[in-house]
Amino acid sequence: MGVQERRERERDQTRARIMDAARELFARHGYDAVSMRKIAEAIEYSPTAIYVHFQDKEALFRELCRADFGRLAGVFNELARVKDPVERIGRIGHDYIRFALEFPNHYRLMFMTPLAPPPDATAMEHKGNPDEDAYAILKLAVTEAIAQKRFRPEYRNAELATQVLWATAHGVASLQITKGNDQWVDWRPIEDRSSAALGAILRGMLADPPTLPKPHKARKAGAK
Amino acid sequence: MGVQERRERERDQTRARIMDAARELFARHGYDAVSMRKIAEAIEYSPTAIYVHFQDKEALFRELCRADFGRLAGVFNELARVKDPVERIGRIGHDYIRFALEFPNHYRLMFMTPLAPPPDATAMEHKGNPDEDAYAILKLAVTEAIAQKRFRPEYRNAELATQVLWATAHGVASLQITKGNDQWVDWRPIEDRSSAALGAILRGMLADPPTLPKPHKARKAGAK
DNA sequence: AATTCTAACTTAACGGTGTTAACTGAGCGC
DNA sequence: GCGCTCAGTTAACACCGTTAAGTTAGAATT
Repeated sequence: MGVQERRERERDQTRARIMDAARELFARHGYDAVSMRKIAEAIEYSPTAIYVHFQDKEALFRELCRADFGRLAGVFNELARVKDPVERIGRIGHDYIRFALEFPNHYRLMFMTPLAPPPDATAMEHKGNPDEDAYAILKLAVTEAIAQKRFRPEYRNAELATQVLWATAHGVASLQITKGNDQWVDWRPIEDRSSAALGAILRGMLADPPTLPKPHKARKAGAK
Repeated sequence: MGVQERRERERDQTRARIMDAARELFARHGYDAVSMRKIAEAIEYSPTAIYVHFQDKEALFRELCRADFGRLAGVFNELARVKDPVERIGRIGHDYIRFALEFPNHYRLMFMTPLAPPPDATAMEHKGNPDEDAYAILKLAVTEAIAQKRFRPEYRNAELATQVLWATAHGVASLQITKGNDQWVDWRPIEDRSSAALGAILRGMLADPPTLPKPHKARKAGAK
């Protein structure tokens, strides 16, 4: 019986080696620039060996995404200690954008690459579990804020409010990733754009926004 | 002398035929799914004929984008008659998102596809011309609003405010395009997300926002 | 009118891609 | 020892973007 388990372990190991190599290559060069042959070369297998473990290139990529979503959720979970839900929302937004800019190719794979109507039921079972589902974490904070009547009446649908906040952060992050080096626009520093966008969207949704410019956490003298 | 002109005219015609076919195919199937061979087939030329007129696939694509940016600017220019700059900003946002969802593949090419440090000087000379530069149109409205002191003090940098507004609209549009069919999220209707996001971001930036939920203009007999 | 020249376009090919079908070969159960 | 299972291989297919070398219609030159 131990034999079967050992075989399974070996299989999982190979699978993990493929995923590690693929993750590294995808994150460095982007989806299209990485070929199955190059992934195979990195682990010194033949290209077709990958097909023993993954149905095709897209399935491999999708598997990586699933794992990375968990990582993002991990970042967010460190913010659970922030008691005030509104402040937590702001922090989540900043960390989200930071994650996107720190791993732009990861981010591109996760949120800027269209994957056909993906969902096999197996992936779905993790939905809503805050340990793995970053969306659920944000939604939880929003729900708390709504419960405290911190949002204006027209933004008291938690799902809608969550999606608006997500869209705002995604807009800042993705525009920076695709157009951040474009000379056409005279870009302001990305930190300014993040703070301004998150500050404005929150202020716009809050029932009684602070009258002073948001006490932004860089409390040290002048921001650059 | 007339001969040379006729030749040039013929050349331009062929060039236009290539662009028309490519635009149609790209818009329908996306960049990667369309091959030079298929474009050539559509106009009944050999694949290499395209290389007589365009340096490579990316140059062809970039040329199409340039033209489509002008189209977007055209949509925005129809809003010039809206006198109140704040209202105009809101309308621009809605039309921007509508444009994105009506031509999602166009939009993807224009704003969601990274093109290396593109800019030959020739493209740059059109920058800032409101007839062709959609960004400049939005920035103009923002500048007017700032001049009227309609924005809170911390949002009176026109460039920054423009970029925040753009990011918000882009976030709603691009998230819908890439994730709109994703079952993981229980999406609210896209119209609701658009209105809520644009309403909130504007409210958050305005010096004295209206106290009632924004009197949203449901335009004539709904878009689908 | 015959020749040369130009330039739009074609044919053939190169090296790459994702993916499949058929094969190999080691290690297990019998 | 025999056969089976199955991870991994080799070879091939049809496609891709792109280039080098032709072809050829028709204007320009003689």
